[in-house]
Amino acid sequence: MAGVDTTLLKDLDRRGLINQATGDGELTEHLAHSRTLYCGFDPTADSLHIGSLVPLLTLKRFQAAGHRPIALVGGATGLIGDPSFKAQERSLNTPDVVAGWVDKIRAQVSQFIDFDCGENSATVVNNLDWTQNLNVLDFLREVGKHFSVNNMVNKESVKQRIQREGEGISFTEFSYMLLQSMDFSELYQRESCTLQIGGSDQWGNITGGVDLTRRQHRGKVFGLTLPLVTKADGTKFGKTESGTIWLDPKRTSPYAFYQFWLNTADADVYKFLRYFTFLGVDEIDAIERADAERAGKPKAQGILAREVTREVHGEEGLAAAERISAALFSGEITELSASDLEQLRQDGLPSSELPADFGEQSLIHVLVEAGMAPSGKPVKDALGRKAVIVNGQPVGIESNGEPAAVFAPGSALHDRYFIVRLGKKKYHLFALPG
RNA sequence: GCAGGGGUUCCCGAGUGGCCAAAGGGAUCAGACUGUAAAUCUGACGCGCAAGCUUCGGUGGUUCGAAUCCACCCCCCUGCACCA
Repeated sequence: MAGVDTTLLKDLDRRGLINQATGDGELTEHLAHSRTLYCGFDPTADSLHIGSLVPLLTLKRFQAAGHRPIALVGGATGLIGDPSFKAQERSLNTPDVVAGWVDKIRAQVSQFIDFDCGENSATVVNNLDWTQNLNVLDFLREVGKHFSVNNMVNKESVKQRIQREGEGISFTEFSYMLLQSMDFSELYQRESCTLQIGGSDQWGNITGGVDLTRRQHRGKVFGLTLPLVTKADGTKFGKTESGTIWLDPKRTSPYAFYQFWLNTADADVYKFLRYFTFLGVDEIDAIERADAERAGKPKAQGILAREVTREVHGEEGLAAAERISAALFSGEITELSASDLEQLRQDGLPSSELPADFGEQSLIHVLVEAGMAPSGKPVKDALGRKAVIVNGQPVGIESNGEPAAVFAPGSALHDRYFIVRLGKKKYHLFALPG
């Protein structure tokens, strides 16, 4: 048997990655041998977002320590909807839509774990495989009988739905826990899986599975939850003005992804290094000390952005993100060559061609159409404050009616390009038509 | 089905005939300050460059004038009843 790293739990603990665990400390002993563990990912969209990164990377940490990870894609549970800590009932997605998402999520999850490393090679499973032909009566007799409604009603995860005025919970969502519990019991049988990990919101579902496995098979299995990622300022982690940060590069470009991490607040960055990177805890502590001693800009954000971007988008994605960032934020953009600009475009810098009739539109309209702002108001505000910069030149509100002058061929970079900056961080590359 | 309570601009949440594009808070955006931070201050925050236009679950009324009043309808919640 491959060697097992017995310091894994201790390392996870030092990283702050352990929220709760079942079994009164017996887990450490259990993990002295190579075990099989799983974590579920429900398809609620065609991509996971960075909220799923902590469990995903934790699976990887377990694999690196010599355990066998199973990534479960919730083809069945995704059809139901997890009510845990959700404020309101959610609408159901159609089976074919969910099935499409399952395929995407399966591929995405697969890039994080190793499927070819001997005995502890990873596996991906879909819980639809053991639920789609399940008979209702069998389900109620074999699974449902082991659950106490009294007990379920008291779960913290559904309490607000049951107690809160103005909200309720359908039987469908209420049953979610039974399905997930069944997964654990099933994987225990099929794969000798003895540990489930998940976000802290999954505690109720996980203990449900631990109990069911014991009742159905007299099996001793464990659960471990990871902390919810929070930010020091109290705002929600993983959102920016342009929305959720996704793992799919088609939804969030490697450049935008890199920028997201680079903008991490000082108060959060060391914690995030422990959560999201494979750097050792001692190494991270050293970075923190060095940043504290040096006045001015800390290095931690740059390290975090590099590490996580590489993890998710690979060396190429990271290189692209760094190229764009360097060009926009530290270089002189007017000095970029035509091929540099073309490269930035390919690397994911938002770009578009000016419409043929742009001369007849207002500047505000052109920028909004290009997606730089949701409406004209922010652009107008920015113009009024000289916060719109075209090829390094500030443009004011008085130029709004003269886009032809702003985008004059004579002032284009390499006869064709304009880099427009809106505010401090929003960039867009325009090309003259033709 | 019956009774009661609700549906307001991204979220929470005021507003109960004109002073309402609609308080306040949150989130977000921009500016100053900075480190592409934080904190703080300033401005914006339905749409429109603007004049102006369109909103307060839906439809139709009353009125000089409605988010606010009336009617009907849709949806949500709570309880009761029905299913037995």
